[in-house]
Amino acid sequence: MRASGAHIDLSALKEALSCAGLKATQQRLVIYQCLMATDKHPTAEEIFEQVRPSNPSISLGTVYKTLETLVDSQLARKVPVSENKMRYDARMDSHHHIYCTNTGEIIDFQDKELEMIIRQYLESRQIKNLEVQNFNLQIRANKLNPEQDILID
Amino acid sequence: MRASGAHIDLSALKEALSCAGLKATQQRLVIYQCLMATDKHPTAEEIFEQVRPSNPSISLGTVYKTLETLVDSQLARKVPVSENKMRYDARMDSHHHIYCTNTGEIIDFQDKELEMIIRQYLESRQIKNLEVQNFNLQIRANKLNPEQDILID
DNA sequence: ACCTAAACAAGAATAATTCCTATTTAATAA
DNA sequence: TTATTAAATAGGAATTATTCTTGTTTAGGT
Ligand SMILES: [Mn+2]
Ligand SMILES: [Mn+2]
Ligand SMILES: [Zn+2]
Ligand SMILES: [Zn+2]
Repeated sequence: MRASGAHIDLSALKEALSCAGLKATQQRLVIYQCLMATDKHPTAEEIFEQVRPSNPSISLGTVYKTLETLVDSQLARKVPVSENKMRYDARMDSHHHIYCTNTGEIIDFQDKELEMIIRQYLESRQIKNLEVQNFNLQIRANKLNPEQDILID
Repeated sequence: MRASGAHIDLSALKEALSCAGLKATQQRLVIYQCLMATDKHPTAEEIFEQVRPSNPSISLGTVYKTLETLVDSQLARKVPVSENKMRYDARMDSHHHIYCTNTGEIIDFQDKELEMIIRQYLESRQIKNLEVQNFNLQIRANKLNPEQDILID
C-alpha cells in the first residue's frame, strides 16, 4: 500500500480536478482517490469493485469514462500490459515498472540516477527528426521469495 | 519495411517451428512470415487482413491462436500499447520501442551501448530479492517531420 | 499409402470497452 | 439561497477484441 495510504486530502484532489477544468463530482473524487491510494496498477473493473461498496449506485461505465478523463487531463496514465485489459496509475512522476513474472505484480521503481543516465544517453544520441518526450523502462523480473517484498533502496 | 523484406527463407521458418516442436502448417508459416517481414507491430486483425488475400480460407481464430503459440514458443513477443488491442513482434533480440505520438508508429530502436548501460546499472543496483530477466525501454517521442523517417545510426 | 494426434475453419460465446439517452448534479449567477 | 444549465451519471445496449467449441482437415511419422 502506498505510504500516504487511504487518507489522501480530498480537497487537494478536488483542486486538481477543477484545475484541469473538470467538475469535481463525487464519482470522480472517489475514483481518483482510489487510484491515488494504491501502488498497485488496477484495472477499471478492479477500481469499480473497490469503490462500489461505499458508492452502490456508481456504474462501471462511469469508472471507464472517468479514468479516460483523468488520463486526458494528465492526472493519471495508462499502463499497458500483456494481459488484454488496461491498467491505470495515478503516479505522474517519472518512474519505471517491474513486472514480476512469478507473482504478476507490477512494482513501481523510481531511480533518479537511472533516470539521468538514460536521459543523458538519449540526448547524446541526438536521433535525427525525433523529439523525445519521455521514457519508461519496463523490467521483467522475478522475486526470489514471492512472499517477501523486494527491497528498493 | 524490414530490410530483408517479404522474401524470408521459408525453410528457415519451417525449421524454427519444428525446432519448437510445432507442426509447420501452411497457416503458421504464412503468419510467421508475415510477422517476420514487417517492422511494424501488427495486431492479429492486421495480420489476418494481410494474409487473407493469398490464403482465403484462413480464419481469424487461427491467427490469434498461432500468435499465442509463437509467443509461447519464444518465436514472437507481445507489444502492449495504450490502445486496447495487442500488438506482436517477431524480433526477439533485445531492442526498444519508440512510440511516435504524432504518427502512431512504433519504431524499433536497437542500441548496444544503451543496452549495456542499463544492464550494468541494474546489476550494480543489486535489488534485493529480485532477479532481473530482461528490460525494455519505451520511448515516447514525436517526429519533427512526420513524412520523413527518423534516422537511427 | 495409412494413421493419428495436432491443427484448422466456422461460428458461437465471452470479456473488455464504448455508446446512448433519460435523469441528476456541480457550478455559476441572480 | 434558489434558479439555471451545461456537464456528468446510471443503466443498459452495442461494439470490439479475444477465446472457446466442435466437426473436419492435415502434417508428419510408420
Ligand atoms: Mn519489430
Ligand atoms: Mn480488449
Ligand atoms: Zn507506476
Ligand atoms: Zn520491436
